[in-house]
Amino acid sequence: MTFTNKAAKEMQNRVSKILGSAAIGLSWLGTFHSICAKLLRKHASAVNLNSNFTIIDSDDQIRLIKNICKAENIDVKQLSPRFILAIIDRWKNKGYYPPEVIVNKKDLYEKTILPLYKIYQQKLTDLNSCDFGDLILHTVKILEYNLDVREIYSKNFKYILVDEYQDTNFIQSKWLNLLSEKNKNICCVGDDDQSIYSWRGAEIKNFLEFDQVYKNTKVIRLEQNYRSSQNILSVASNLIANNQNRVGKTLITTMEEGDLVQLNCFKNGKDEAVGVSDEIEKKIKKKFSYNNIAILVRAIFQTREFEERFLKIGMPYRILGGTKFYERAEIKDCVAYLRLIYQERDDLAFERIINNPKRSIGESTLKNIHKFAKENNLNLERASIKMLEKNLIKPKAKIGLSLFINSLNKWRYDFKIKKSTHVKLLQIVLDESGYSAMLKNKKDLDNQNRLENIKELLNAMKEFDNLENFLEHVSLATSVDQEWDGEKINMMTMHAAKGLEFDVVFLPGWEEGLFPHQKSIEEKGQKGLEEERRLAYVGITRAKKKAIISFSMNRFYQGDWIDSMASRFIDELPEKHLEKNSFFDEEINDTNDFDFNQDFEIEEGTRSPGWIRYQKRIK
DNA sequence: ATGAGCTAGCTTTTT
DNA sequence: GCTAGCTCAT
Repeated sequence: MTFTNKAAKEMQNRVSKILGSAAIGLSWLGTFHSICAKLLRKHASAVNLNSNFTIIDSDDQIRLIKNICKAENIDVKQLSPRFILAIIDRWKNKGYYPPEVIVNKKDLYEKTILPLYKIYQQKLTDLNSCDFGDLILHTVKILEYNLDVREIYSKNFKYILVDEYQDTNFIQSKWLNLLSEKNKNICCVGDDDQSIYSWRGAEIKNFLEFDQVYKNTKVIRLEQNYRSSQNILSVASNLIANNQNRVGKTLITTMEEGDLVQLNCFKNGKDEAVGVSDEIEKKIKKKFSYNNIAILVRAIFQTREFEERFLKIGMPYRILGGTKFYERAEIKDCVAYLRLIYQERDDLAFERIINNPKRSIGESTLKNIHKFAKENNLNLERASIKMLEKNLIKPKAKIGLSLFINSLNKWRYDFKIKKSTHVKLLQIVLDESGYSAMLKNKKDLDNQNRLENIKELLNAMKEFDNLENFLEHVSLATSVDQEWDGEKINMMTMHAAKGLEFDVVFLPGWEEGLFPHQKSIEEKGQKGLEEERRLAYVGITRAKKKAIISFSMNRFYQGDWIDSMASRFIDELPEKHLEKNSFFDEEINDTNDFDFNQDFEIEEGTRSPGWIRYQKRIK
């Protein structure tokens, strides 16, 4: 069991290599979500779902919640759908179906949201859909309530191995607990200093209290590091030592001392990007391949500055994360067509494409269909058919709607009776729906790109045996499992870099507010800060040979120039393992060492010495 | 029904 | 700087 698809793939490869041809049946090696999805499809009826249920993404979740809020007269400006979903997700991670939620009476939000959760869950069942949380929650409930099912799986899984155990949440650990019930052979690997997913419900106590839950546990401490040089390890260890809440460990490495960790100061974000690219161009690239270089950031938007710079000088790069391929509008449209053909109860897909391309079916028509569907307990497609029969659709919309419904039937015929492959099916759909024509008619660069993306999608689909497998992949795929071929510099968030390693790691943007992130501290105080520090620890320890940390005094953010000051984490780095450079003002000095000397309390309004110097200079 | 034009709010991290 | 969501003219 792993957390990310990337890690799962890596493990598949390694295990296959060891087992050789015996590596068949690795189907139970995967992420929590993919394995649960597999189990759930087998036993879907136990939670009132069809085995062809749709897995919806956060976009669909938000649309669904918005619809519910509208119906329930809840102002989404007062109570944002994201917030509602966050609370619902929290409940799901704790293993509560709506009736099991115990509302904190003092919490006004929870009191309002619980009824919404109930409706939301009912809607999902009606749509024959699951959200991410359901994949695990439903599976656990099935195992809990159906002893026979539980018996089968807990008997058959003789050994269970789990990676990154520190990031499991309650429901995941519960699941493992049920699965390991019979054989009690469970091996979990983790590092409390690398727990960075508390915002997703991860509970470090699963890791810390493992030996209390599972009797006769053997604890094996792994303190030998095979990855990083001594200097890198010292910097990381010193930093993480500032956390109060940790088990504590002394890492030793077999690697040599290596280069000092670099700490660079820049004037602004642009300079920082230039500085990083210069460093790569002048020094790094001679010794290391691009694939072994990574730029790890706190928030994905930070990659933009680097992207611009790298495009300008023609340096190859890849960005892992951000807008994922399957999240692009045109791709989601294609997938929505396929989803609806595959599963007629998928109202969210229906809504997305009913008027895309334009079929003169507007808001009011859609509203009527919704109303009719609700009154007669039908899905949107069935409701439309009934309304057409009863002549309840306005003339103009009627033409478009009949066309749409007829097309759907034809496509299902192509798929089910004529057995067109899923690739062929999408080609037919794009052609006959007028979607391709719509893009071809508007000849700008954007649409050109969209067509290219669709071509890429068609290509990607070929790798899957059937529509079912493809749709499952789409819902569970994430950014990190895209292409890794070619020689390119890697850019991603530190979260996404978990479990990966590179020879050279750049860690830009170490500024107060950005890293540690303001929101994190605002929302979770000291705990949030410690998690940010663990994130920094994860970032640094991705490096094998060189780590280069940097910050800038000024940054363009959300359309404004913001003055910034060095991150408090920078004060926590041990001087003797550092090499400090200022690229602050090239005219005055280029490589002179500068003194941070930040032994002062950081409070609101205080500025770093660098910032103060900067202010003096510009005066 | 549709599209242009405007404004408010926003980005932390992801299966 | 970007976009979802709103208003207004057609």
